[in-house]
Amino acid sequence: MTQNSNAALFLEKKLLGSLPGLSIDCVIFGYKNHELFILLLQWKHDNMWSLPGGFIHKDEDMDKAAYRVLKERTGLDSIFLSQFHTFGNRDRIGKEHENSLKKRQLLLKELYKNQPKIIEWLNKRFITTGYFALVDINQTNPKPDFMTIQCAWQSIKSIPSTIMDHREIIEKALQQLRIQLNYLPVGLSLLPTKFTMQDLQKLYEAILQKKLERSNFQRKMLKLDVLVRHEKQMTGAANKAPYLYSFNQEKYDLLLKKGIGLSF
Amino acid sequence: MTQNSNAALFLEKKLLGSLPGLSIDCVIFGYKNHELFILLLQWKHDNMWSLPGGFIHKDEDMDKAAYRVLKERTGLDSIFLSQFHTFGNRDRIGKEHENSLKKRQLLLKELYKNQPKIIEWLNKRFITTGYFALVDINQTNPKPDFMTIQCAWQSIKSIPSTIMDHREIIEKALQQLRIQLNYLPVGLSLLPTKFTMQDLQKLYEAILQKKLERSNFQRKMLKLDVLVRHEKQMTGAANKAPYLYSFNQEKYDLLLKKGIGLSF
DNA sequence: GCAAAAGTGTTCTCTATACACCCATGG
DNA sequence: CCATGGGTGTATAGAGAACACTTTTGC
Repeated sequence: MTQNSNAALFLEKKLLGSLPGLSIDCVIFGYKNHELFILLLQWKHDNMWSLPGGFIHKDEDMDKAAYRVLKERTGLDSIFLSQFHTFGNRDRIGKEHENSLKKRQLLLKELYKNQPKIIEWLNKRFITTGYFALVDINQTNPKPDFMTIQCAWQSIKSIPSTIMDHREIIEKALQQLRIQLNYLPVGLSLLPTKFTMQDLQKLYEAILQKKLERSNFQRKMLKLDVLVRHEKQMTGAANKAPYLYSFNQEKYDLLLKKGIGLSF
Repeated sequence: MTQNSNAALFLEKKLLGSLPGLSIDCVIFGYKNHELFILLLQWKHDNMWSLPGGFIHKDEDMDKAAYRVLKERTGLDSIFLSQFHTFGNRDRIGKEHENSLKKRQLLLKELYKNQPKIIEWLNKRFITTGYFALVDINQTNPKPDFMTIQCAWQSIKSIPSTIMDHREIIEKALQQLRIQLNYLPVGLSLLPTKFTMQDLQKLYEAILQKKLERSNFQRKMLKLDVLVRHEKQMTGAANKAPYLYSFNQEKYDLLLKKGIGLSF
């Protein structure tokens, strides 16, 4: 028995134990080199990209399912994850080139030629709920599955061709992230534990895709009273060394509860 | 053949043509006598209340389904309607008293005793997407269906016992409405075409459940530049007569597009 | 000393908020 | 004239944006 058919058997059991017609798609944001990235999977055969997604087990909370998908792909456990929209257009599957769609359907047919149940299950109309997550890119270990070639971080500035309406889902997630930026102290999830104020600013600039004023940014962040200042870091550069900061978890949680009112 | 079994036959056809395991629930807000109301249905037998809901036809966009549900219940056509959250907890059905749940299941069994397909279809786990709508209460004509006793406006200050997690859905809708208040010129949907500034303020106070400052409220609203001032209205009361206002549709649409940043 | 980036200070404008004041109306 | 609510004005505090000034660092 090949590895593929093993996997296919496993999948059949998994699918038939999941709610039909419903899926989860995760827009996982990461940050590196002053750029915002999204974790995408590339499919075999048609080379199109898709969001990491999954299905909801029959005895599983939907939110739990989203956490599980995230864990499966990134290896990360408890991080920021939030539902943002449910996509239920009749023709959401048709929002890509017919050509790619056919290729992917052929791939499925080939993989599951002995399991008509799977084919039937997968070919139904699906409604999907989008979640977005923020992760520290260095702590992740992305894994493709047996239907995909690779699992890679893609810059939001150059998102490759995606299947179905995944492009639309990504855009909506970005919108939401930008709105939430004024209510969430976002850095904690996306940055390493210690960082400079410039790091934090670059992160905000990457998300908002616009320049922010340095001194005002600093004041605003410090005023939130969630950052702890540490010793300076000698960079070797011919200029003043910046302080390092980290988040005070307690104060961060407090702030999350009452909600902040930043705006950029 | 009784009216009930006619209706049941009709329903069977409708249900089997809908996506299984998925529903729509509408939190329809109305406004009257300085109070915010929600349209609720009271079930036969157990007397519990539920949100007006429905299912998504197999060839229907999810948003369209929500509009259809709204139309079925209120008779209203095109009004403000917005998806706010999808509820997918495994035990969302169990969030009410077991007793009521059993009574409702008995009612279903009685209604559909010759249609096991319907019973099976309805007894599955459901994931529901919540929409909230804003309507002018005077323009509506609420209609119960054959499973419910009545369709009535209930004050948000005294919401009766609801089935499943509908209470939670209502709370979430209220939260969303309060947040959106700072981005949407809400009055257009909830007030008659002409109204006084006090009417508008009372509406905001009903939604936010707190008193607002009169003079500042007036200035803030006028500054939005979406209101048209009309002739004064003599009320017969022993005081200065207030101006009447209405919304300028064009300016309102413009404002919707760019989004406003009110805060209360 | 000089360039470059960090950190702090200053100014201006706009908004939110509280409250004062005058106006219209009917008894 | 007076009570009541409508409409406008004003004073204060704080946030945001733009920009100036000082400090630190390596060359």
